[in-house]
Amino acid sequence: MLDIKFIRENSELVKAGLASKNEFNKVDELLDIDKKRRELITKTEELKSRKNKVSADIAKIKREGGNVEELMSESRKIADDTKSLDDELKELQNNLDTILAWLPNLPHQSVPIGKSAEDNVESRRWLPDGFKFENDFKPLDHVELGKKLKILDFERGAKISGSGFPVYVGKGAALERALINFMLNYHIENHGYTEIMPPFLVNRESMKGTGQLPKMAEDMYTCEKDDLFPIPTAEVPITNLHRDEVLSEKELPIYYVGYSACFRREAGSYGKDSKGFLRVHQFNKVEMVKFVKPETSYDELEKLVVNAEAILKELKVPYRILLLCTGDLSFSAAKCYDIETWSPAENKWLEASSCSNFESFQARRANIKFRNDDKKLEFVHTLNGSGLATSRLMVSILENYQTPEGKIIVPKALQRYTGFEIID
RNA sequence: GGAAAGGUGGCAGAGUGGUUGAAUGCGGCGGUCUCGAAAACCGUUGUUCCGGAUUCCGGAACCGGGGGUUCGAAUCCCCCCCUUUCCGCCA
Repeated sequence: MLDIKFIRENSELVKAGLASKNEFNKVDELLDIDKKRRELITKTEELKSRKNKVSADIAKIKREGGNVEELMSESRKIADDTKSLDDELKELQNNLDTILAWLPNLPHQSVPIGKSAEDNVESRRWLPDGFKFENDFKPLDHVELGKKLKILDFERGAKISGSGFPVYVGKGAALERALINFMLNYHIENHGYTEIMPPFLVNRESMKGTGQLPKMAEDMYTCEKDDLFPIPTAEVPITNLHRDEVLSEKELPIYYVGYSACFRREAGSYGKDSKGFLRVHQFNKVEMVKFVKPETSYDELEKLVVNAEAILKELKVPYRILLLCTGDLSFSAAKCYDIETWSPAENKWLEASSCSNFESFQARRANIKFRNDDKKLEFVHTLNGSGLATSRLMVSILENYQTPEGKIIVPKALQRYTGFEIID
């Protein structure tokens, strides 16, 4: 959520920011409502102030045994007048809140202006020693490998749940489990994160807190009877851990890492890149979440990306880092880096991580504050990044580590977790 | 699913219609004492919004949420939500 005061005082800046995010501009309507709202507040509060005085007088005069009839009827009249104004005010407030809830975050100045993913800027790439984009043999894709080695079963997944619900079998399951454990341990041991194992269902407030609701309602699964939502990312429960809390300055920054299954409806995206793991309704992800002081959040973002990269370097998976342009930035993010890993069979880069700074956008929605040096309450900045999502990463691992015979060498970093070195 | 209890300030915990934004304790902050610290003592200490002023002043609202009664509600009534405990069921 953006601060209404900030919008009021920087309306041109806000308009420009929203436009760069391809966002329909409701700023003028918002400011108009805000103006009416404030006028009405002034009006009703004057009435209420008078009423409070009258009530106090009534109490006093009554104690002294005087007549209060006249005052009581005045108070009654004020109460009547206030009622309709209060209703009007409530409606304005609701309209204001609704617009604010739908308004995305503004891009940071350092974010390149652009319309779509094509305008994203590659900031760096890393390739393992001896890596070549051209293979000496024709690589099998991950679906073919999964089938041949009997480690992935997309067909039976479709039978028991629907398309986009992969089943991991045997060494495939073990590899998946190894990958999750490796990533968690790596962040805990080397990057100072505290592990969180969160609930996979959250309530409506949590979904609003991180910005999934109201805008992305179509993208998520729902449990209507209980008004709960299967999480699309562990970002939701972990960030909401501190919803409605005042954190002490001493405990910042807070670093959490957690594994969760992630559930996404992916409504409307059928047909495009939907083969195998490329687009699924359920996948596994290790997520890093940070709560930090505002002045440090952009340094923390860079560190977050480095933390995610470290995993890929350990796994020796080729990747590149993109700085997303304004038009490709998600609803809540002020700045975001995507990490893409290389798929030799698809012959393209696949998004395996997204690392974002939300500044105070989520903190304002979720009401997460800390007391600053001046003893004043201030919203924290929140960040999160995948560290990483296993599904797309698994594509890159399987395809990059395949032998000409169609076997898979287990990456060295994972071998102590799998207990085997080869899948054949 | 059944039954009971309860939701009050950073925390603990009083408060059943009229200076109660709320006793008391803890914590926090400032001070006295001290070489320093602890202890002790004194003082201070909520949030949000509106209006005006560059440390502030005035006003409004807030005791789980929403309605209602009343001149006046933390306090009375109704609805909802949540938590805890017990029973049942169950991995």
